[in-house]
Amino acid sequence: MAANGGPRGDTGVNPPRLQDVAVRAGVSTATVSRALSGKGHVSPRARARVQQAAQELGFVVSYHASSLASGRSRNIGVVLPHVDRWFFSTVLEGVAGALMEAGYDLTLYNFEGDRYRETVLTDFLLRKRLDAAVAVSLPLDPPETEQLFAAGIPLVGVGGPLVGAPTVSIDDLDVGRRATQHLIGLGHRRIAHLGGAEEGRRYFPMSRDRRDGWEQAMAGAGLTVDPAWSLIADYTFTGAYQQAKNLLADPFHRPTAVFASSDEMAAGTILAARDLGLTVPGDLSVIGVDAHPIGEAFGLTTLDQHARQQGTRAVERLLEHLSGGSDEPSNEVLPAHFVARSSTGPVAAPHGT
Amino acid sequence: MAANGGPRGDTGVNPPRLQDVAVRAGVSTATVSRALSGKGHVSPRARARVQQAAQELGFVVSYHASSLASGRSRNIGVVLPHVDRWFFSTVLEGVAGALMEAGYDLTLYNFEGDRYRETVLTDFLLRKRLDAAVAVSLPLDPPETEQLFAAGIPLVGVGGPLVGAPTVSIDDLDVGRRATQHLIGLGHRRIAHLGGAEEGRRYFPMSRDRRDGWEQAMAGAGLTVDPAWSLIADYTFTGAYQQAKNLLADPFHRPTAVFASSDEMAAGTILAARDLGLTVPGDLSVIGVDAHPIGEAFGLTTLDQHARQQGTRAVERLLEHLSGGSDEPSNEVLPAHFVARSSTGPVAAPHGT
DNA sequence: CTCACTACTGTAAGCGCTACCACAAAGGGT
DNA sequence: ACCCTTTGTGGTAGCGCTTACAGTAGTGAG
Repeated sequence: MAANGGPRGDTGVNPPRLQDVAVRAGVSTATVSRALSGKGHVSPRARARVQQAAQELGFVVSYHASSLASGRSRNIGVVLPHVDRWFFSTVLEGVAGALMEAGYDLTLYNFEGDRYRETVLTDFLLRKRLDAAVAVSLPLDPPETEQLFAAGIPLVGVGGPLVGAPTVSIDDLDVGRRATQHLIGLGHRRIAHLGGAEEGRRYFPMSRDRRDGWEQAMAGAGLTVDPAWSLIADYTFTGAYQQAKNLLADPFHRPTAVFASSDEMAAGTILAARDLGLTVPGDLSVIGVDAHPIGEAFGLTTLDQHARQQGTRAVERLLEHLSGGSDEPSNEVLPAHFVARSSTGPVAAPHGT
Repeated sequence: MAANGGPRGDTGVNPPRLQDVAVRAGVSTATVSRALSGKGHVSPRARARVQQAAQELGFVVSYHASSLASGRSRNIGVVLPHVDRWFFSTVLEGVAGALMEAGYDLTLYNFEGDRYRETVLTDFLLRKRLDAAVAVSLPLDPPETEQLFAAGIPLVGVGGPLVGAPTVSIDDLDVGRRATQHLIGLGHRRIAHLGGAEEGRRYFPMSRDRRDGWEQAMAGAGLTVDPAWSLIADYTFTGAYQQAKNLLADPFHRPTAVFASSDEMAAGTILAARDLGLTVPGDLSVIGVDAHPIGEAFGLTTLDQHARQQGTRAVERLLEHLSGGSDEPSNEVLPAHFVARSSTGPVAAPHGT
């Protein structure tokens, strides 16, 4: 006998089963199932009676039984390296909202950097309980990719490349270019960059691209890039603050503008500049990427990457796929919009070197 | 016949079932189940053979079948009003980590303010698929509480009161008092407060308590509270920035110190003060609550509420409960620690009024 | 009036496990 | 030698659904 055979302790009342509804409505369980799920033919009359009976009993289908019998679980996994960072939590909001609208549950898998990477990949792949998954900024080794395909779980990536799977992202290279070109257009020649770590941390592929965009734009304008001005601050406010404090310390050899790969870093840079007595944009122009809410108070010029929308769009594509749509693993590129505020301005009269 | 009867499309290979393992190991399915789950008596020899067979086949138990048969799902729900705000995402990190360690899955329910409140409460209560749930800052109506109990899902609350359920939180009243007393101890008499909205938004019960703590500390020191100095900024940086801009505009009638109920608001206040040409802590002392990473760069004095730990602790209590521990619905109060930095200092020579 | 179809409904066979039961074998007292 | 407990194992009845399949009307065409 199964575990549920006995009376349940907490309330002493077993939840109604589909069978109970069938009896009450005077139809078979098959008809109840069809009436409630909307699949197959059911007469309006039977449907109404079933619905009323279900209502009266407070019946809700058993998730597990339904999943076991049908093979579908209306449950989608979301894999991300962090939840306490702006980009990820914002994408997650988008994903969660879209999934809720569609009536799907969301199972969260947080890598915490790489701490649970192995566990997540193993557990989440093997326990066959997901209809599909959204992977946010998740670069995969070839063997990992292999596993993923073997598991046969439809997957869509957000915010980074994902071999063989459809993805939703912005054009990070272009973003880097445009941000830098904006500064160049204002007359800046001495432009530094603040980005994330290049290596070791495998979950920030966009780092490389935005930095490359900066380099390309600089090169395209015939400007040289000082390697000492290519800094790493790991996308954090405080990290950027410290880096910027160093970068801007020497009044005779400092950049006139900074392109930060995230708004948090951009804001940290502005704070550091002010602490050093510099004015923004008078002495230093700063541009970020994100449209992070903190940017407003800082008057930060930025490129809005519509993080939330990236999340909702990823879900839309996943659902299209699940309902039999085409599964061409195309990379959908969302536009990033320039948001002009007050942290960038024309370069001041040349000062130092 | 059930849906899975036919061959599966994607890989053309059906995943191995427990039955397959049993055949390969030369034992019964019952023994396989016992060997793999660790429950019941199994000889070392049989266990080894089963494990090897499972390994070779790449067998993993079907989550749904196991849950249906056992009534347990190793799946815990987390309900919160936002995921893109520091407190919530940090608690979520803690919860997710603890759950992962314990081998539980985590299903996320995001209210998005109150947008999905109804849906979540309904769906999540009725579809019997959770072993338990963690509710973060979730005040419940009496009927909602009723529902929750009727569903019989063990529940623990974080960061706010939850009638009839065990909770984990800090003492917000005390936090408000201590923060204010710190300022009073430095000689401040004119102290403003920045908090969240009192009404309408039902998910910030801590707002009221911290504000009350401020009022109590003021009263305790024989100081009066100017209602105009009790501001609402909804826990956001930019909201606080705007409020503080107004608050601090009049040089002859402004507070010498601000207690903000969150670090983000405290940081926004500091930025506003600087924009107005005030120095911190020279002209204005600011203290927050949270130990938000952004506070470091601002030199923000704060009370660390160990948000992440609140999450892990909640999970610990839940798991204790699930493994038959006592279920006294006690409120566990975690300590908040004072973090001295540079945003608070002795009051300057009296100025205005 | 028959045939071909379609709309509807019930029967029942699983989905892949878990855990109860029965039973065998192996100690451990007395 | 006896009974009683403990350990190890297999058989098997469900857990609560979904969905082929078959069967019964109803309906318009020929």
